[in-house]
Amino acid sequence: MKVTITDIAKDTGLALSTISRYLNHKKVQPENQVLIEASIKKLGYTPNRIAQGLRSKSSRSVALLIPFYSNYFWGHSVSYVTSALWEKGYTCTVHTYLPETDKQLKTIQLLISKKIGGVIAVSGSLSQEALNRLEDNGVPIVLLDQVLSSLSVDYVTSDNYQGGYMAGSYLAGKGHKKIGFIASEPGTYTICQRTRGFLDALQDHQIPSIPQYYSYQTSAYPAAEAQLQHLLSLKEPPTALFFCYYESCLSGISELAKYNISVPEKISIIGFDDDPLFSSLAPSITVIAQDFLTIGKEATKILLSRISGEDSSPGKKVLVPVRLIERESVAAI
Amino acid sequence: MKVTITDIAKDTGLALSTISRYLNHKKVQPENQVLIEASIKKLGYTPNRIAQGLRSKSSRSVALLIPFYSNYFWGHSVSYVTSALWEKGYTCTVHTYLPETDKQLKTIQLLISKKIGGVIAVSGSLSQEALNRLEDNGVPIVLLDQVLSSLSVDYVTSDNYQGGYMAGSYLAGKGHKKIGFIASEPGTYTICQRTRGFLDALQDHQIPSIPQYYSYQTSAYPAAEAQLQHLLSLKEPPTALFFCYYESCLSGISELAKYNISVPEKISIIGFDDDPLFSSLAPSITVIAQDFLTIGKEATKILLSRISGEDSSPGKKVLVPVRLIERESVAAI
DNA sequence: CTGAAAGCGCTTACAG
DNA sequence: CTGAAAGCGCTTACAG
Repeated sequence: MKVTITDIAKDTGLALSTISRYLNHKKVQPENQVLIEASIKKLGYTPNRIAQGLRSKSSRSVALLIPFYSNYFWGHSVSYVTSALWEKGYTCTVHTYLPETDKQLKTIQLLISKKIGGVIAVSGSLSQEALNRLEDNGVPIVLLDQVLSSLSVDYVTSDNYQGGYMAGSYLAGKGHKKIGFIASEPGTYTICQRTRGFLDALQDHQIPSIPQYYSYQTSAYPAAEAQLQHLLSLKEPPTALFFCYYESCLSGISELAKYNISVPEKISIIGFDDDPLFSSLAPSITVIAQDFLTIGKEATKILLSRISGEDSSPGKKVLVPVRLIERESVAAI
Repeated sequence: MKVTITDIAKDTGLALSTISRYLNHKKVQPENQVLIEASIKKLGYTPNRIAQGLRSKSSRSVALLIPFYSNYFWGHSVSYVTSALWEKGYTCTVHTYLPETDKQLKTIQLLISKKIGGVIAVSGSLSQEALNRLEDNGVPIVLLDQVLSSLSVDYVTSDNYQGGYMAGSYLAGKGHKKIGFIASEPGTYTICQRTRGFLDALQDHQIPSIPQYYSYQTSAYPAAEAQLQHLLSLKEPPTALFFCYYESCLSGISELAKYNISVPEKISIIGFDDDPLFSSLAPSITVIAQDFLTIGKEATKILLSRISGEDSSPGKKVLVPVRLIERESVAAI
């Protein structure tokens, strides 16, 4: 049933090593090549990658690690990475991880057992210990999204600062002076960058900073609604709002709809991260969009150059530009 | 650097086979077990799954195949399947496929090369040839979503008939008599089932069938909008609408918003498949929701029983119940 | 360019 | 329960 390289050798009368050489695209006499190709077709031979991997000690497989709670945007990066690597003969497994270090280590351990060639991870709550385990085993790592200071691995992340700056500039350019800002998770790298960019933009546009307009909270989802209600209840409520992460924008939209506050007549809004539905809503939502495809592309490129060993420079950091998608949710004042 | 089973054997003074037996959870003298465990910890040994796979001829890996254009709902099934299989020591790769048969075959070929243990596929436009190739190589297959008549593989799919019936009954129960229906892709198994269920429900509720209210089209996205406009322009437009697939519901919502047709006052709507945003919209959207998690769970269970060989019965078909999520988009008349 | 031989890290009969 | 030996399907120096 199973036809192996040995069968091809017997069938052609050539040595095992000659067949192997042909399979690995090394020089073979033209007449032998013809012989081998005919035999492969005749017998229906398929190389056994498991055996190849064992012998050559390269599994041609990489793993993608995504935090469990992660939003589905990363799907775009995942899709790109998976198919790009597949094209190169690599197999790509996707794993969601939980915050618990011991569970992460279990996953990492299995990956090492399977002789994984490299890892691309959405950093999120990936523990230092898990990353170290990977490093200790010589597995190249590319981290996406959050930048964790202490490691010397490669990073690919959106230019979050630029995104915040664009949002601020855009609203200012539309004549808004009273601009609210809704963030959370203050410790996070991405949120910090967006905040910094946003505030810098306002400053560059000579818009006075009004502390009440900027709300950060530590807790999760419901928070954004509370923040929004607070902002709207001010004596002089803002005329425009920057939702600096996806979930806040989502709850913001529904909150505004619930209270029948018309956008953009009553208040203008701009979000961070795009949703397929945002363009279908009335009004459609203006956002800063991350380029997840390019993130995936850059990450793949770096990882492959690390796996092949052609790049052994210290960890690098690639910033991928974001872009403003102008729709209907911001009015000029 | 790399520590192997041989190192453990040397370190403990036991035979290779004894270590192997321990690793495979077979009986070993208690004192040897202690010895082995200590040595494994001391040397930091990790089994090489590649070598195990080669020797034991089971790779403990399965592949998930998803059509490229597929909506992201399947992500829920994918997540479940991936982590459930991972728990069992299986590695799970996800692959999106294009409609072209030759490309599908290339993917399948690599999977076979990697000695894949089984496949779970969202059937979509998976070609007969690709499926045959898998079958010829003895790879167990579980198909999701569309039922393709000719194969004797396992199926796990939502009870689409029930879903259509529930939608029809619900609208009828709310007093609607003039009920529109928006479908497309008439050849599709799922759409056919939903349509049948829906029409049966109307009949069971003595609601006369008005042909103009039922629109099927062959083309894609823009079609739903055209269909909707047609329905609304009728002299006696329907008072309720069933969008029988996700994309039609999406474009329906935005179309209705665009023309300022208030839901549910002017017209009631119910969709098929739920979107996270549907509960945030004003009004929130009532839908028939598929249970993608259970679909993943069933598929995993069947596949594992096929791989282990404990189930060799002919292909079975599992219907997973759907459920109605009642929200605000349907008014009582 | 080609062939004979060794070996990747395991598992699996086969004796004991 | 344990050990010695063969072998999974390949690749890789080593001679020629």
